[in-house]
Amino acid sequence: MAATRTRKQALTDLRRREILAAALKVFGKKGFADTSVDDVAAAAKIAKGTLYLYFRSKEDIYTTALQQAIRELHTLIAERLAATQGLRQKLSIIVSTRLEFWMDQKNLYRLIITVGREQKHRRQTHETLRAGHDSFVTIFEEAVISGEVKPQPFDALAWAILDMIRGCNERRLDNLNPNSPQQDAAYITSIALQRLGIAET
Amino acid sequence: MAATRTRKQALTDLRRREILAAALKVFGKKGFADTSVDDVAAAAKIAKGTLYLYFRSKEDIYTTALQQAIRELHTLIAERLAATQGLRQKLSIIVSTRLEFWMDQKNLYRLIITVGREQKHRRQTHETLRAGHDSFVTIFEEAVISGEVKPQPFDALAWAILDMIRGCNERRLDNLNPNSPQQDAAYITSIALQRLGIAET
Amino acid sequence: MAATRTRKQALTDLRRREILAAALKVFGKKGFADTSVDDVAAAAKIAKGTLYLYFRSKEDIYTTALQQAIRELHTLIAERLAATQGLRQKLSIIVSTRLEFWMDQKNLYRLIITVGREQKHRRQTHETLRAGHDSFVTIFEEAVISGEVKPQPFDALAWAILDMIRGCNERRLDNLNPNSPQQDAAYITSIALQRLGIAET
Amino acid sequence: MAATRTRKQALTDLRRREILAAALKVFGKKGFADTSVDDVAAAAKIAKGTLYLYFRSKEDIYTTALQQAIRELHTLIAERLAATQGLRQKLSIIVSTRLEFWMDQKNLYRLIITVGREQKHRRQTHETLRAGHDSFVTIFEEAVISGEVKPQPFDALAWAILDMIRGCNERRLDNLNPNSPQQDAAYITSIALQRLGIAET
DNA sequence: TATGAATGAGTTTTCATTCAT
DNA sequence: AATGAATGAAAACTCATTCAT
Repeated sequence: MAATRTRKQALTDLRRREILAAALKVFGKKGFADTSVDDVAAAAKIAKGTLYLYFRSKEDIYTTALQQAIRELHTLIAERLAATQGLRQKLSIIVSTRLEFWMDQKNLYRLIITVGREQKHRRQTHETLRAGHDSFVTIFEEAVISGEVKPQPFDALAWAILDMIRGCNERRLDNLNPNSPQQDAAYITSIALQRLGIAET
Repeated sequence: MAATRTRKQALTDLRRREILAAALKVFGKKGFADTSVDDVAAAAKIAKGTLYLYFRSKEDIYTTALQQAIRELHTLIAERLAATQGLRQKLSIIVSTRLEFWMDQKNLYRLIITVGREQKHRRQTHETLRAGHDSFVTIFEEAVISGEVKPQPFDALAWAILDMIRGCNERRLDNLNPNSPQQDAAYITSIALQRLGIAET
Repeated sequence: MAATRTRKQALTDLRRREILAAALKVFGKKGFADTSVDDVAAAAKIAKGTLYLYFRSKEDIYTTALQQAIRELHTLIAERLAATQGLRQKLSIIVSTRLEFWMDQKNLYRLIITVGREQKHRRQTHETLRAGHDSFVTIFEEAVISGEVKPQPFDALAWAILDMIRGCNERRLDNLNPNSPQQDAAYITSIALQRLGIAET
Repeated sequence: MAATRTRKQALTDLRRREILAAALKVFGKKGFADTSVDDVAAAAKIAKGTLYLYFRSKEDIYTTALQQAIRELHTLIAERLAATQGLRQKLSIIVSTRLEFWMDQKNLYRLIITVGREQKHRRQTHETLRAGHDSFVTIFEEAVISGEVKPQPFDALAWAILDMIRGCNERRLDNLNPNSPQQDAAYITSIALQRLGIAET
């Protein structure tokens, strides 16, 4: 019985994933508001009604995609961070992961920077941003404890790093950014380290 | 005759300004997409039809507000820059103006960061960003000529400054930024100067 | 006092005529429904409000133009008929007048064949048509009395003549009719006389 | 699969027909311009949105009805003409078909004589008229070949016949025509034959 | 008398969601 | 589970008419 449950669940998850992928493709192309549920269904090659078996609403598609991606991103960062020592390396990994990750999720990223900024998603967006900010502050504070950097306010720097990452990501979306994620990461990390008073190698 | 012309024009301009102000208020509150033309008219305390005497479409309200604001911003920067000498001061003025300006235009700023990022406004947004970017590169290159800084690539830094300014502005919108525009300006300028290899005073 | 009255009246009439002329021009070009009151006012070079000083409504412009034209047509026919003797000549005059008249009133004619056929103008249109029909029957009956034609039913022929006149007029509107009104008149009259059993000269 | 296709198609066609019928009823009653899409939907007892599943626009309803009817009329005439010999009979059949047909399509006919005469439908209307005209000229020319009538210009007569048919049809719409289509046909045919120089039987 | 800014009811059309099959 | 026809609320926009100046 439990097995059946699980198998069914798995199937449902698969279907949701397929629909999500198709939805993000069209949302990315035309924007959330300008994409109809018909468009999404057509892209996913299912009937409109079927879509509602897997998602409560058009908005739900967005929300789900966002949460899923954020979770994946955090997992990815955590994994890569696991075997890492030292501020320099940790910082480099977080920054580059945050740059590389979205390169494979351009459509979703496009969604986030539009829909995510609407008033009704304020709270959700804030939480996400705050989490990103905190992760930087955390590794800075760990570096203080380990004696790598002097105690100092980290708030502004953490936000600045996020801002620069975001800028690079957005410009890459529209082909305004000729650099690779790795190059961007190197630049941003370098600024951060300089600010923290750590000489570059 | 010319006077009449002018008076009428002035009245129309005033009306447009009033409507714009009201529109931005509601757009800011509920977002562009979620605000109906009825809402705007109600906020401006005029009939829906009247609105269309002053703006061609809902979109036109956004476009007009944006262009007007950008023009004002550029004028303001130009004015303040007129009597300024030296990279340090110039940089400081541009950054702080770009921070202060939007503090008084929060509603419009909110619009820009949502509507402006939609696919259909890509081009317009790019031009605006590019102009901002170029203004920074220009003062850097002037500083090279005057011998204040060594020749170096300025592209990445210019974008980084814009990114940080934007981040501060957006956070201020949602009360996530406790600093004053002046404090933000000081921080961003300081990072930039450090990067350019100029010791702080 | 009476003089003033009259002078004022005359002025008003002149104004109405001017507006009517302008209105018919635009109505003819775009059709009644697709022409806005703004268009009419612009064509008449007056303000929209002024128009309502001379006409109760957009519809009133149409109605007035129609009635005026019909009155003129009837007057014209009556005048030309006054000095005429004999069925052949009378018929010829009515037919050709009804063909020539509208050639100078193409715009109004265009209006009549669209607006006039709408359900709400049914009655008015019927009366006009009936009057036209009756005028033919009358001269036929006079011809019976004068012994020019044998007694017979005239109803169908009267309608047929009107139908043919209308057809020629409408086709001329759209340049589908290469003939002159006189040629058309000759043809129609000839058919009618043949039908009445009168050999052509 | 093909069967399913066909069944679905058939259902859609049925629905379209139902809506068309309802639409023509209200259009006929109030006129095209004065009928709202709401009215049509109400008459068809469907939701407004449903209407747009079957027709692209309000105008599309008119266009579709018109084209369908014209096609039916031509088919009908062609069928009846198939087993017919001789000018007299052919003429009689075309005329009476053109009279009888619209008696069952009064509402559509009402539409055509208003909407069809608007400037924007000029071309479409002309083509239809021209086709009618040509069909008469064709049978006249066939009659020349068979020796039934002498060579002569047929243009004016063809138009005249169409004009008379139209007049009878329109008058019947408004109960101004007490005759039956057959009586009208007899009269019109008789005039035509007389004009062509063929003695009546 | 003349103006034209203001009105708001009315229009067509769209589209997220439901539900009978 | 899957479908897609049907829904109807809501949207943007128009325009004949009014009325304060």
